[in-house]
Amino acid sequence: MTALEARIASGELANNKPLPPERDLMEEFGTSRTVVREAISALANRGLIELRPRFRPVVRRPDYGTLLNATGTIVRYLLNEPGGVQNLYQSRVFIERGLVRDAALNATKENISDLKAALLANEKALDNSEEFFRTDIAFHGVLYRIGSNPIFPAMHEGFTAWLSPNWARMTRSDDHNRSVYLDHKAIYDAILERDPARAEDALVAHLSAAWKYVEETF
Amino acid sequence: MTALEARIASGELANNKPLPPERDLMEEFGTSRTVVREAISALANRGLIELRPRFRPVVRRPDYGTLLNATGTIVRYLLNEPGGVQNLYQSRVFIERGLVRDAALNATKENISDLKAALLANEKALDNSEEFFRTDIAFHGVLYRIGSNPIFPAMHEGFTAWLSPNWARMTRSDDHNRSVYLDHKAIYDAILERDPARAEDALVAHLSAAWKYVEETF
DNA sequence: AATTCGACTTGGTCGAACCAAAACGAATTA
DNA sequence: TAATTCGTTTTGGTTCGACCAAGTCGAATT
Repeated sequence: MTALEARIASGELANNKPLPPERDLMEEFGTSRTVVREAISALANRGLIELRPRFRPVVRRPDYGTLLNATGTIVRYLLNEPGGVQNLYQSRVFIERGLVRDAALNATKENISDLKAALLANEKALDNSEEFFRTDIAFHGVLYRIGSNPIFPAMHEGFTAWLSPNWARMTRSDDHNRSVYLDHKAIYDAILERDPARAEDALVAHLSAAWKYVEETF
Repeated sequence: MTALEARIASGELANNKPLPPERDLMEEFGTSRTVVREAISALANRGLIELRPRFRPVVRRPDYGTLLNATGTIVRYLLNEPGGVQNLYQSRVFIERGLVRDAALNATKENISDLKAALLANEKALDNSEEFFRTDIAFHGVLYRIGSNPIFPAMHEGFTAWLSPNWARMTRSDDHNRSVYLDHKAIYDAILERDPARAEDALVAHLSAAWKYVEETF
């Protein structure tokens, strides 16, 4: 029933609070436990309810993260279609091209210092492939956070969650890490000098190289 | 159970074909009908199955459209949060800025003729507000189709589906339509002349005006 | 050959029951 | 008094059997 959803949407059931017991709900709505359970599982699948086995369902006000969870399974299917990964990667490049342009034009001092910190973390982790992988992602993450629009960090999470499986299995040599670091540095420098065109070029070069690298290594 | 999902994912159940009856499935998996139903409804909520009341469930290979459906309900919640609409609109502006830049740089002759056709449709519908609204959306849609990446048209559908409710209720005078048309023409002209900066400026001006217009009319 | 009608199939709902784990409270202990 | 322990109750997870109404399909009729 959508009646249950309405009660959650209306905030009648507070956020992060457990749902009433199924047996109460069935009495309240004058329906059987079967339908109550189905309604609950439906809402759970939509992300409005968090459902830990054996625990009381918890009302969750959906955020952009829950949106990712909900889409995740479908996206995985789409990635298996021919060209799926490439399409998603293209979208990522498109987004980040815009991000670095904007960064070059509008980044605040604080944004730039964040970026610099991320770059430094890259450098520090040059000899630790696993750590470098994380700082690599974090560097790009800074770009998504510049605009203060919560949708973008969510997109970043999506890209990393859905694309990194294709990256993870490839061996990351120290040489490779070094070239990634230099790419990042080039992007940073261009942003620092307020040169959107160069920033965009550096980013495209960076991501194209990464794509080629993955293509070769399968 | 995730076992059912595996059978669908593996293509064992063909696309667009009805699912086996619940009673068969419960026998096949050695479980009760309740569990089967829950599994089915779970898959339905994920978009892998289309579920018409009283009809046999139909296996649906998910596409970018089903992804929108799945996210739709959650997005609506997010839009109700303070700043939700603005964040989404900002994202749209960000995307389209990139799109018009790319269009100015890379649009093929065919792309441009599509755009011209859409623009002409705008002009023809100037005195028909309802029709103009549709051609307005269609014009922007052309931009999303230029890159031949199926993700972008899906994004366009998302933007229009989620944002247009805020637009629909406002009255669209002929004057307003005319100014929208002129904006579109300015964007088109800039693309035609391969001037990405001007195209981007024209688009930003266009969408900013639209936003202001909505803000004023509530 | 097309239509009609009736029996069978099948999804939707219900109720009762059982199990295991969580939640709760009382009794015990330090 | 405060913390721990332990047994009872609550509650989600699952199963079974049953019924209804709408869809499906085939046989009989026109």
